[in-house]
Amino acid sequence: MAKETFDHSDIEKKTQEKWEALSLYTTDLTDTEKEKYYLLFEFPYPSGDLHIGHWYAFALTDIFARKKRMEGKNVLFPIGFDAFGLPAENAAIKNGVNPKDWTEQNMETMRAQIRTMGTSVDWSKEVVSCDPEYYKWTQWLFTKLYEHKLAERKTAPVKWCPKDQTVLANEQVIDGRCERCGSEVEEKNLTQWFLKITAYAERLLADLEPLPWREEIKEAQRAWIGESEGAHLTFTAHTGEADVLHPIEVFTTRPDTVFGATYLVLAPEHPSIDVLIQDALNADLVRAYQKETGKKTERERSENKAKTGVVLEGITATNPATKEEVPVYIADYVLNSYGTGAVMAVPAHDERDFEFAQRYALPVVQVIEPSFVDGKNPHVEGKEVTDRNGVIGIVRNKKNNTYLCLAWKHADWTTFVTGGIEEGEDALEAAKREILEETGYGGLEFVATLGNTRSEFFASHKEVNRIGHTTSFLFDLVSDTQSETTSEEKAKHDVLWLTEQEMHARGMRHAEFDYLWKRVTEGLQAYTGDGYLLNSEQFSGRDNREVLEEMVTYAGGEFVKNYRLRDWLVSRQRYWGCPIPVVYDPDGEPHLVPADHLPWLLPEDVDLTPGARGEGTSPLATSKELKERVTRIFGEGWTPEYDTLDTFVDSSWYFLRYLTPRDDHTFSDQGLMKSWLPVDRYSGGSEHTTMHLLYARFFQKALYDLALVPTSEPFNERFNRGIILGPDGQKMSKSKGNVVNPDAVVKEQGADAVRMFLAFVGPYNEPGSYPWNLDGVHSMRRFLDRVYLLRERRTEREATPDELKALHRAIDKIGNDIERFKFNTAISTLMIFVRELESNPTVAQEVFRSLLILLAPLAPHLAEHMWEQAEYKESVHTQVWPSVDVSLLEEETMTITVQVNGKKKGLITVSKKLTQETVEQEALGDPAVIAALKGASPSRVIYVPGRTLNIVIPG
RNA sequence: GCCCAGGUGGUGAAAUUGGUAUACACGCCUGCCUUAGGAGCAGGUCCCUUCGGGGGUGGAGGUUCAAGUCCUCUCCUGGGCACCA
Repeated sequence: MAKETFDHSDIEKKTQEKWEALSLYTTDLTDTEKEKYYLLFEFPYPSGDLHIGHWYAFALTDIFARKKRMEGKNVLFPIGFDAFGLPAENAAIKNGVNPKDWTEQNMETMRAQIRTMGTSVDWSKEVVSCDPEYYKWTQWLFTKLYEHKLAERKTAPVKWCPKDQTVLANEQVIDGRCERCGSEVEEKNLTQWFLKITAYAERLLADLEPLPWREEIKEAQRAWIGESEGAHLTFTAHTGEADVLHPIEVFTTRPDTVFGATYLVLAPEHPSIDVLIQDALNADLVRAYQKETGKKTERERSENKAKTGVVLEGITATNPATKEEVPVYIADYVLNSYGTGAVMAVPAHDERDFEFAQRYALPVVQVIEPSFVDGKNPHVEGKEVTDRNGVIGIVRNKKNNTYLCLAWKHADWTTFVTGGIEEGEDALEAAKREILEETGYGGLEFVATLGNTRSEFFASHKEVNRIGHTTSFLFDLVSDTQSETTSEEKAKHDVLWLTEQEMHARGMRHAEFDYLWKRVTEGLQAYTGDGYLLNSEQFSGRDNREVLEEMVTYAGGEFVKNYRLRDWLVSRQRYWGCPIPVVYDPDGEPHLVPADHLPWLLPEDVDLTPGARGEGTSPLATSKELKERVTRIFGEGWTPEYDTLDTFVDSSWYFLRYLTPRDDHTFSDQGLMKSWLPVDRYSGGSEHTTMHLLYARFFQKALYDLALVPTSEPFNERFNRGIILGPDGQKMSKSKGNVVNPDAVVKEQGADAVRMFLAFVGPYNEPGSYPWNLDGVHSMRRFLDRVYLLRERRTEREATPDELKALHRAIDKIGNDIERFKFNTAISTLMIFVRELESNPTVAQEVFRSLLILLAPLAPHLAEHMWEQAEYKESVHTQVWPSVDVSLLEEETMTITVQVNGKKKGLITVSKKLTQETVEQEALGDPAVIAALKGASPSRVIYVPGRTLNIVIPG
């Protein structure tokens, strides 16, 4: 027997027509009676096919839009098309179609498909970014940015995609490849248009703080902006015999280590090189190095692990702290585009500098003493503190991989050879002497200085707090000959040769053991942590974090903040984009196209075939009409700008245009922006976190400063949604053949079942990935069929207390869940509610009516259909979202978990009026509890009202 | 390497933020119905069990009367950044 069901196709058609006839979703932006709510999703690129991902993006935000509307908000829920972009152009080249026609046809298809979802988007506000009436204002905004020096033309090394034949913004390069087509990106020096997003780095960062966004989104933006605090210090270069002074500014985050700066490194592109090279004795080598590295991209340079460089012979620079002369190198491990393109190299405290110093045998001067606290003998409060210099001598026997150690007799200590430095002795001599005195070994070969360390401990035999400054050395044993040690020494300790395992087993007493051991086994390395200054004149001995300000002043520098963020390169050598509204005079100087000539139309007589133009040039260069237009308007000798704008410019302000999509006099109405901005909630994909979202924030701030928009942040809440995977759990792609066509499923199961399935897969407020599952759609359809059957039980009678309780519980949870984009749990609550209603033969009128209202955002078509069938008035979607009657949620009884020593032993259901005493009595009478107590009497009872009673018994 | 999220049944996932772990579904198992279907309905489904219970949220410790939730360490997975001085 076929189950009774509803004809979804018929219902969808009918209800969608009804909504259109009622203009249910055309928002009156001037309505000030109701509170506004601006709900935005990222406008789609018209790729031509609506895939299930579009459903996930639009149909689910629609759930929220409908509920907000029922709550009495004036909801703006617009849609548009991000219609400029490469695919149209590629399709044009491949199939010989016109990009405009291709795009328009795709939009037509998608509009029809989107309508099948039954979303409540407001089509009357539609914006299309490739439409001249839209891009007129993209151009106008560009001219405003230019007038305020936020758009500029400059020559810079830029990322070039050889396949797409265009430059890319930094953000569009992923792992050295084009984000769009995956080709290896090249580097070119081109003159291009940039928007000065870097001018807003600090504010983009600071204004992030109060935004109610998930921390991970903020963190990704912070990382992208990449602020680092440091200082500019000036090293003065001396050039050869002429002894001309040339200042070189460096950026460092560690000005505290300036005494350890033993050489200077410039990026190969650093402008000072041209000056310095005139006096360099090896100009040829330097030029050759510049040429060689110039051929490589930044990525290729970093792939080559070994650091290379060339010294500028005959040139030195004065370290502003030590006043000593240090050599100057050029090396490609220094990036010209970050900081000042020059660094002071502190090999002792920077890994990269250390590596370079090792390779070129440059001096390593330790200026930070790492500090260790002896956890077993920490400083004792109130005792005198004395400093003491000492040595540690580590002797390695390579033959059997053992190390010379002392086992102390007065305590359970094992150490390396250690001792003090005597008058007139240097540390190395002291180490050798101590080794000989304490162990009798004299046949040593010096291997390395392991550097200085500082340790804090309490010297119990002297009753003083010690700060030990220790210099450690590594030796190899070259002769087994052991001389006799004094009886005094023998009384103090035994001499042992220990393996690494043995040392670990005994536990070496040195607080700095791990630090030393790493250097014994792995070799010398840079120490990048904090500590106390060393070899730094009057600063020596002080905490490195405390000397920063004084040090910067001393070295004549200043504190600065530096950003990883680069200016936004917006020129694209592509056809299907917004023309940059600029022309060049006969001298090649750029001029804005005056406002009365906007929109500056994209020419149509272009040859898109890749061979038709020179490399690095836009297809617009093939247009005769464009050239003639420029000559006609501006005069002979004037030439057009051929590049178009990055499509991210189009999408940086589209949400402003939604307010007045057809207005020919302004990009957006000031009054409406005042009442409608910022966007209340913006839903989109996590891939836009560091691109679109950052660009749009920058645009908003720039326009805010120009008094063109009323808020400095465009979006209040931001939710990154997840993605729908193919049925195989893999990311959908044509090549894998796992792309789900929603049209067929919608036809078979209905739009409501599809959107409810998508809503059910997981929380919509976090970016997960969920596999498509047809069984899941079936199960939603089954549920909707059950809801449909409930109409037969609708009865004219008063609601029972049980019904009301079930209803209000559902209202409460569903409302809260939809509010937080947790549609999955909203649906499960609805399912539970429906099951409760099914358990009775009839459903009270009032409850049935409320059920349809709760169903409306989730299954808008069926809810509307059933609303009509029940002969209720108007539309279910214009009803008021029910409010919760909290008094109805309360139960007279409560179920309490009874625990014994925290373990659940049973549940008791008792009247809510009972006090702890009576609950306790009740619980103690429970057979399971009696058994668990085994006659013991409770030592303590914890009662969490309405939840838990925990009886604690001893033992 | 650094910085963020996460790790709960066979699967997607819940858990009112420290108080009954696995809600709601999918799948699977058993049965019913049958016009034999990619249909519907009913029941079962974390593991062990001597049927009294016992164990269980990646692993190891810890805090607490009580831990999926808090702390420490550790191992995986996903994402971001990466020669950024």
